[in-house]
Amino acid sequence: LSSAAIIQAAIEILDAEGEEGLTFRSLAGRLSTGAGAMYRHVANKEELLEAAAAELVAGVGSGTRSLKASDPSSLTPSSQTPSSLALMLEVFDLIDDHPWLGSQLARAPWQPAVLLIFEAVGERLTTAGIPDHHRFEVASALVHYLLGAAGQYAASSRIPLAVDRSDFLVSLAADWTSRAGREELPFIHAVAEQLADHDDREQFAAGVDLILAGAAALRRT
Amino acid sequence: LSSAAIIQAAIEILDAEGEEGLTFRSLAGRLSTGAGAMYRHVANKEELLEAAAAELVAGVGSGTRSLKASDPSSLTPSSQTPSSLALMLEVFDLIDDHPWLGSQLARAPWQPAVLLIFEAVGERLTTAGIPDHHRFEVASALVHYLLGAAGQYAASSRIPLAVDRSDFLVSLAADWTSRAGREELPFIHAVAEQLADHDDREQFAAGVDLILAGAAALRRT
DNA sequence: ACCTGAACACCGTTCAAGT
DNA sequence: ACCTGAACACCGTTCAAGT
Repeated sequence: LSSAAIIQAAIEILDAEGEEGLTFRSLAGRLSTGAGAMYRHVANKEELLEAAAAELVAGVGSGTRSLKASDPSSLTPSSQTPSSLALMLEVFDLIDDHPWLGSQLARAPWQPAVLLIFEAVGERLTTAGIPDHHRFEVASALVHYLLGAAGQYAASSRIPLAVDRSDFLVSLAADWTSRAGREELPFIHAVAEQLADHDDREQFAAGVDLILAGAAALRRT
Repeated sequence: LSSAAIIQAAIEILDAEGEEGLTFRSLAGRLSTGAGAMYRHVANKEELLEAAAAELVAGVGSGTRSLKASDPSSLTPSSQTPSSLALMLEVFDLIDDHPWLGSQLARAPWQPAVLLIFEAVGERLTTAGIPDHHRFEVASALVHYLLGAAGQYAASSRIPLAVDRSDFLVSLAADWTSRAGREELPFIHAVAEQLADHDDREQFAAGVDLILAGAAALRRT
């Protein structure tokens, strides 16, 4: 029984059963030990979750993580450091694989996992030629955007798998329609179709592009 | 005892004691009733929190809410609808006044409060001349950014008031320094000073400007 | 019909008792 | 020194019993 073994078991439970599946009792069961035994190695549940998140995030941006085949950035050889966009997508995919990570990152700003992401993003900006005095603000914007999107997508993934995702969104849109007429929620009505059709990952990438385009505009001033 | 009275009492407890102060027992105490009485009027705690959030967000963007004196957008007469930036700052200030709102908004993407914000942001973009086919993507980016920043600032506000905020950040930065040398976290070291000095609200506004500048760049293509 | 509050099925965390 | 697991102090939620 060690700190590393506990964190590993926690990640397995979180991946298999989600956030609510992880309790000190379920953890004790998996490790065939007593419920209180873990407190010798981790201070409390918050620290355990932070450590689990940091464990997953540790490899990000170092080129050791394999990229999805669909990733447009896979043109970048893995021996090179990825661009800011590729890095952001790497974290996005990580959250897609481990939805609980999205909630966890959004929960506490100063946890190690968030700092690691902030560092990795900031370094890409240095390479990308963003001037020194704007790097902090651009990195903050990118990380805040990432955490916001992550929290939303993580929550969306809690939609029961039985219901079709686009069905869900369409019926949600229909719900709004009945709750409020077109006069009350004109914008949502106008984009309801896009809401049902859109691809989360593409939309995420589009948002990153927006921020990077804004940063490029900054550079010209 | 009514649904509205319960939501009102919940907001008061949340404002006074924070998220962990709100329990069905504390709520029952304030309303001088039994712990189970509320279940006639609200389905469960999740719904109660969503309703409390929606209640606060309801007035946003309608010009009924007073702007902070320090708000640069206060040049806009309150009889006019505020710009996208002014609207975003309005929500930011709301979260600043009710930190629990930040966590709550970040928690569930399809809750009424988030939809209201999405609608309000989207409408401002229509006025701002963002072309139809980009409005959805820009609104999503702005809302995701807002929710990410909101979650972070809300969590930051949980830092005990006894410790000075900039002291906290400096000591945090010092902590990183000792945990990892300059070679390991070069970017964080480079911006540590800005981290301690920066104003949350200004940084938030800068991020919004970045996204809007990106949107303006989009418009030109 | 609505409220009451004890009871149920959980939590995270602690700590005497064991090895 | 480390593990065990009952016990403690909570939760959200339910439901028989009251009015």
